Amino acid sequence: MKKAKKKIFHDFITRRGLKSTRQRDIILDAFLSSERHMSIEELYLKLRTRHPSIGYATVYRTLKLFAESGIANEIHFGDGQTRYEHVSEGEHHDHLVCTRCGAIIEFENETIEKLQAEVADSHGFLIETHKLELYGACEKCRK
Amino acid sequence: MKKAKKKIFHDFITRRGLKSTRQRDIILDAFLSSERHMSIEELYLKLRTRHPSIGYATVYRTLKLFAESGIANEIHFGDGQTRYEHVSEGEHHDHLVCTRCGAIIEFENETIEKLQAEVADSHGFLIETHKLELYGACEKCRK
DNA sequence: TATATTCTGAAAATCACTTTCAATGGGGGG
DNA sequence: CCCCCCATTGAAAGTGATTTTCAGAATATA
Repeated sequence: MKKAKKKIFHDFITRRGLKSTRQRDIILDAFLSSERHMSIEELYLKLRTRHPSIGYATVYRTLKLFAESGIANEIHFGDGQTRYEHVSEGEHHDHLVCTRCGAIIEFENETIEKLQAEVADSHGFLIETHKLELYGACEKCRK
Repeated sequence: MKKAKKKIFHDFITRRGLKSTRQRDIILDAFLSSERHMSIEELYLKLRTRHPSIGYATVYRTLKLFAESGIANEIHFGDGQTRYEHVSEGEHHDHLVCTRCGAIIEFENETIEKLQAEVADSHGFLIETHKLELYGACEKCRK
């Protein structure tokens, strides 16, 4: 599936008349082999050990491209840091965010989604995206 | 209920050994008599017409105090502006955010809340707060 | 009222990005 | 295979929102 995502990204690059570069490949590899919720800073630091010449701006620019191409999603957890998560075809999930240790747990719940759609309908509202985050203490941190 | 909130805030001020000042009173009045979702900028501009000497920093600092005292809530809608909304005792609501015109519609749904609690439980997670936002087109903007 | 803090406004600093710019590098046309 | 036109890059400057600093002003308490 890493391959599938690489293909999606390269197709996107081509379609847009952009260029395939060494930096983009390196950043894509680093992103695909990282945790699911990576802040830009974290990814940049991870990259820096092996590729110290890659600039901060390039990481920012490239992650934006990942999001546009559909292989990544931008997320904000209210801590002023933008994160990117991997997107898998047709899947949607929400997050439990531990305010103690920062752990992020993903979950899916169709009933909630259905109810959201009902609420929106009843207001004549057309949902494009949504964000559901539960903040609190994860199992480990409760003790 | 404005009075109730003023009291809550003053009690908070006292409890913390802080001081009651002219500026805080003015900002509190302006906040309480404003729309439910006010950005800091908006509140600052509103204040400036009558009280041009109140500084930006003071507005920021004071709104933070409102949030700490429990009479206001900080919210982020992903547009890089922090907003504050009024908090009413024991009430919780979520938002429909129109990505076209910026309108914000509030809603409550107990069933969703219940399902959220179930999801959290099943992960051993203890919810403190949550955020549910549905982004899309409001009734007016759909046409 | 004296006194010890806390507050305030203005300006400088920070933080997380974004843009600029000159140099470098892909990649289709010839 | 080489050109040449753009896209891309890294470093540095620029942004926009928010915070901090600092010296003077305002409160609360003794």
